[in-house]
Amino acid sequence: MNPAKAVSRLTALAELSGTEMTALEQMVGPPVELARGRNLRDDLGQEPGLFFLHRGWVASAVMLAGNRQQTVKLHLPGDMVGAPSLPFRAPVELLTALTSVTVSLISPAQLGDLFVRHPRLGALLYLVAQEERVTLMDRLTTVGRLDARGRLAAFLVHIHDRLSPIGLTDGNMIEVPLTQQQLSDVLGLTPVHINRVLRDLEEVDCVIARRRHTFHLIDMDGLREIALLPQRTLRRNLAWLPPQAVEP
Amino acid sequence: MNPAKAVSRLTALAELSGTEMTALEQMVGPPVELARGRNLRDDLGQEPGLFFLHRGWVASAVMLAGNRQQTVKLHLPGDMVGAPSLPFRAPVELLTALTSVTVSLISPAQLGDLFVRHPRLGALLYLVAQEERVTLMDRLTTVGRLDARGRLAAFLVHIHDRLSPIGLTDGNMIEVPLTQQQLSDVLGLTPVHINRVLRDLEEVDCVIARRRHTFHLIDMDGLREIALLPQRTLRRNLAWLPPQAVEP
DNA sequence: CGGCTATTTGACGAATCTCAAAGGGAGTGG
DNA sequence: CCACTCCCTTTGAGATTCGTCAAATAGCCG
Repeated sequence: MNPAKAVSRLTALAELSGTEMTALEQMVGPPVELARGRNLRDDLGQEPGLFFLHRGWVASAVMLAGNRQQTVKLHLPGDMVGAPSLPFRAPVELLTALTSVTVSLISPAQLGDLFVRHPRLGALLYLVAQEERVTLMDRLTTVGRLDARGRLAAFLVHIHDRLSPIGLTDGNMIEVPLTQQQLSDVLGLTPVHINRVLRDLEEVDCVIARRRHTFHLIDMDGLREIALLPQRTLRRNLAWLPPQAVEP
Repeated sequence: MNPAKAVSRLTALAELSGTEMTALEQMVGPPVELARGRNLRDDLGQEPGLFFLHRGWVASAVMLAGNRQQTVKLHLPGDMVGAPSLPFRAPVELLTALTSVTVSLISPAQLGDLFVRHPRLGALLYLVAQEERVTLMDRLTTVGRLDARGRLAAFLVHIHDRLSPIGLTDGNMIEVPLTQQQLSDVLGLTPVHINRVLRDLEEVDCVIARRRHTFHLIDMDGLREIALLPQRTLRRNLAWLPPQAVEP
């Protein structure tokens, strides 16, 4: 649990003071290990269900009637997980550990307290929520407007761009611990079709190579071209952010 | 601009004090009228671009290379518009007035100030952002997993459920000021296919009737069944929210 | 009344799904 | 250490939905 990594989503947006770092670290509960396949809410408290993901991957899926589902977000280390359900009576997402994971519970009371004691961190959390919206907007765009090849390319580029800042890439090699079944659930396709298109990207377009769950993004520019989606750049230290709170 | 409507997204989550209402009203600039088809950022300031929509519909679209685009959100009166772009260097969405609209600019400085002076409103804005995430998650799910008939049904139910609390429904009649071209852009389909499926919903399933841009949702239960998506219910006055700030 | 845009319909083609089955890898238990 | 089993991956063939191209009709605005 590298603390530098633990707040990476916030430090990517602004420099944090030591006081702020401490406040964030005190907000999360003790780390808990969960095995692959577990449902986070089953094991860590049904109720409000806000989590911090230290290690591993977590899938967030929306359920439809008739045993159908769509994975709407892949959570990586450093993410706050479960926030979308906060304003609702019933959880809106099924949270599944895709690997063995380490998570902490965040009590909503502590979250409320953070908005009072550290308005600047509150504003940063608000901005992270906007980032998440944009991720979903981009995903909706690829699923709505691109064919399977484009969606797959956009997915690989996106995951690479998220793994990179938290030190989980090895050059252009990334490890994606998803089965093709799970991948199809992310991209709104069938496993069979995922398989065919993966082969095309590898053998026809020659932009990737893969061995098991390791993907080598050979031609990143080619992938971005297939994906059609622009790269998003954050703006750090926005001028209008509240000043850092002075602890009494 | 009925102030009760102007803060409806927040009052739907918690009771607001008079002080809080005032703070919100002071945050928004003077109302401006824009004609249908206008780009909000062209006319109201390129830079940070946060808006409050008093009247009319605004589409938020993500652009892809090659003149393709996907509408990711339809904004209705009472919505804050443009927030997803806040943390980014360049705006991520194209904001287009679908009808004649009345909008106000919100200066980011005022937003930052709100987090300091009214932590409770800051937390509520955070929750509204989570609601928006869920809307996108649901949209992604329908586009990824439902056929055109299901997507259209889910869309009509969703719009009805949003128009209803702001008093823009007439029984089960709703007015949707979108051309079929624009509708196809929302649902990730082609205008031609939208047209055929609309006819099916009307003449085969008999769950809707329509005349121009007015839709009569004859069989709401039938529509919800076709849509496969559960109805989401907000939880009001969450216990962990910060207390109301006392103004000096 | 005319010009423009939106809607509607038809025919055809392409992308993706469904159903089915064979081949691999990894973990498990003997 | 081996064999078994289970799941995942891969491949094939046919069905279906949806897209593309094209053109006719209808409605709105000046």
